[in-house]
Amino acid sequence: MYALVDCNNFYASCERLFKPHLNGKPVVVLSNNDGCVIARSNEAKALGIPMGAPAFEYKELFALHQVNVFSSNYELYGNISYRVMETLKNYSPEIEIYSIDECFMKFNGFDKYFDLMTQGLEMTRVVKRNTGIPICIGFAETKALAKVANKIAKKFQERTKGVYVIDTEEKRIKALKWTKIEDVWGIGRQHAKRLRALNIFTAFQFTQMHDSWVRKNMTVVGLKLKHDLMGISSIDFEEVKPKQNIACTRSFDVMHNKIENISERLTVFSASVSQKLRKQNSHCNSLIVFIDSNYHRPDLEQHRGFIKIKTNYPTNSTLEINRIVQNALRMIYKKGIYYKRAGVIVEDITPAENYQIKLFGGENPKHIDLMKVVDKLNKKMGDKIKFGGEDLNKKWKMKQEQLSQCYTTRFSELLTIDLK
DNA sequence: TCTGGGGTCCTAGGACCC
DNA sequence: TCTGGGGTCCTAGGACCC
Repeated sequence: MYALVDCNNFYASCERLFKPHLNGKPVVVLSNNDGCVIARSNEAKALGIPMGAPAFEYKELFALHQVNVFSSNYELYGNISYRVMETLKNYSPEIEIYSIDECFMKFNGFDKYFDLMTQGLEMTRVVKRNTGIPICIGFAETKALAKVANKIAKKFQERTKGVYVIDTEEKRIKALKWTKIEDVWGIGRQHAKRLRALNIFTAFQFTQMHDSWVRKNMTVVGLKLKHDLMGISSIDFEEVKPKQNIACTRSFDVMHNKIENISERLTVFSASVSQKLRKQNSHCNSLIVFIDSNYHRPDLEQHRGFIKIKTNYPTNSTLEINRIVQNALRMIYKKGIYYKRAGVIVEDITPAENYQIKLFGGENPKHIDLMKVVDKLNKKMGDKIKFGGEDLNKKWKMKQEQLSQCYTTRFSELLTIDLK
């Protein structure tokens, strides 16, 4: 049996942890630059605030209903996530961390000796006690069915107490008939649209389709999903691998048309992806640079600059990567355009151990030592070392007007209690 | 004024080989 | 009139996830 454990309204729940007076009140968390809503408490959902809602459009509604608005605090969420996962590891050694707020677990053979419902309730209780985070759990024979079970646990929380087990054929069919096709894990907007056009409206109907149609129109991914929903386990745990590409992309708070401003941003992005490469002990062999105009402003001239470049040798040096990025920028930059977004993505990632000696020279060995020192200092002092192209005056600081404290990761931001 | 960011996997079709 | 056949590798783009 598989379990799918999912934290309820994770970011919103994290924000509530150290502000218990927010329990029962609407809470939303915004994306970078306080752009749009990316997490909502149940109360916020009930007010009709949709996922992805632009914050500025909902300002009045927020004020009217006294919605508690937060900027995203990934340092806090990352640490709380770690605590939740560590707690869960006590219940099964086989765990696949699927995202910041979700994991799959294997409970092979458990059902012979334990009642999974009891086990699930115990897990929700202890996670809540240890971390303060509410979770829901779905158990079933396959990963896709565990996802369905989890959705039921969440939807009928009062009845299920946050745990639902699909362990009979009858329950499986009932669950699949209840699940709308667009809510199935792995079926996105495009596939849902095509399926509905063929009068397929539920997960159950999907499992009744011909394999050949599914294979042809939804690739092997769709076929595996279908079998998984039928109870034939076809989607296994994914092993933990180093990242195959690493990105740093941002929207700007305001539009920029000067190349110097964009160049500065890209230097920062280069430093970020290079640092992440070094952290997983990898090199990249190609990289992508893009700059986009503002597509929300059709009245302005649009331009999407994009280029992919192969490096001369595998590298993770910020200096080398930024050199390539800056050259790339000059190739794709078009004068007179107002840019709103840019990014650097490194690809063709290879392990640093497998470094291939190139015929015509490779990384400047001085870079390797220099980067080691930079990483060490930044780790010790908190990202204080900057590169020459970065703006040291920090005038680019992200818009984060409602940022909460890093309660669990910084001594300077610990919760203080007034005992008077 | 204002609209997120970071990933994975699969496939068709082009380029190339003998 | 008439112009082979069988492969591999790579990549852009499309689908999906949170």
